[in-house]
Amino acid sequence: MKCTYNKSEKLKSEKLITKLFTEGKSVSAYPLRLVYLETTFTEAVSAKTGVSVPKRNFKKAVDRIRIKRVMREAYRLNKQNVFNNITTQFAFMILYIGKEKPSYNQVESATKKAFNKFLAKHTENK
RNA sequence: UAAGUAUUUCGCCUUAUCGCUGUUUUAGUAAUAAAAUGGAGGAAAGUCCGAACACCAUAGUGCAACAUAGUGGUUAAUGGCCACCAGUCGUGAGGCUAGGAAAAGUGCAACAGAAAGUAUGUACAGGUAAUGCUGUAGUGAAACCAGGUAAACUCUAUGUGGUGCAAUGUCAUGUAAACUAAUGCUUGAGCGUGCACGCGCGAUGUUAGAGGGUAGGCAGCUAAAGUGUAUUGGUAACAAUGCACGUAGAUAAAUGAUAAGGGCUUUUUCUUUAUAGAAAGAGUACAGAAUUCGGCUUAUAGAUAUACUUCAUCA
RNA sequence: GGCCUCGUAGUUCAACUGGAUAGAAUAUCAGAUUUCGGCUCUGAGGGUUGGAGGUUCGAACCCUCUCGAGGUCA
Repeated sequence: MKCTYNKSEKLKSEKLITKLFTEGKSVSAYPLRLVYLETTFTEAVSAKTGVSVPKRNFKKAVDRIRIKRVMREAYRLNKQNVFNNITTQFAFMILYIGKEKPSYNQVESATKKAFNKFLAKHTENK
């Protein structure tokens, strides 16, 4: 399987996002926060994921877009680890809660940490 | 050389690996896969002007409201741009200017001052038969009969119908033509985005409240008052003609990430008579399309070319 | 993407429509009172009226540009 992140894997439905934020659980690994919810899709993908950077902390569009690109990249390269350990379908939303512009390495390590926490919690519940 | 003034152009590059997205072709029932080929800016920004385009009477009359304001030109259009005149700032190259009307009318002018508009009188001097009759001083931004202020109301001239791609059309999904209050049913409530008239619509109505449902796809959506260049006309803005090019289309929102190398700028150290060379470090801006154009304004590391100026300095 | 509104001491508001040291409360600081602290009383500091430019004799107020904050729409 390849390290892709195309349209069908993006979280787009406004309904599902609302549901995710009201019913979903979260783990945080500074400067990231991962919100997740177990659900089902019509498409054959393991998860749908969205990324978000608040306008409150980053006023310039350039900064927001840059951080989102980095976050998507980190997710793309590290999602295999998650997919190999879950059986059902999930919706994810990754939020950037820091206030400083990050480097790629910081984001990548935080992403790994967040997903490890998520997997630990998930398997514990089972 | 230095310090400036005005304008022009550019605003990082290469390779490897892994990706995102539009279009086309091939394979496939389809999901999708493979290949080829496009994929941010000079300001994409602010939304300050002007248009295109769409809908509402293919847009009407009057009033109100708003905008503009030297003269001429330019343009699809403008409050933009160009030329000239005037004023003003600068030694100068040049910069800036909402730059019509105060004898149509209304208003405003604190403090100071005799007096700020229905005028009136202090000191000194002059003058007269006599008197603010005349000049100067003093107050103030403005003071002998007039002025100032219109980015105060106003007048004049010109212009503007309103709303905006979340317009608008269409397909799909779903619910509540229900509830409460007011008002109205041809003697007409209200709607058509300021008011009146007019025209059109109008009863399973309209307005308000509290709620229920959907919040997805497609079209609009990118070839355009287009860009580059040459010639001609014009002081110029700009126009005409020829040739070449065919130029992003996302929607929780693509155009990227990582690594290596190289540019450019600069600091320190070393070598060298010097030019220069080597090593190490730092920096490499402002900023991200969202219907599309023409302007304006604002942000911007660093580089770049042309023309010009100077009480400068040197030859 | 479009449209609209608002910026005054650290904070909450004034300043009567252009007129002179921009005022009040609260907070802060100092002094008095108290054995000490609080309450109370007295006094002081604190503002280039978000920023820049213009109109005017004079601008918080009028105009232009800009920065920031908030609201609204199918």
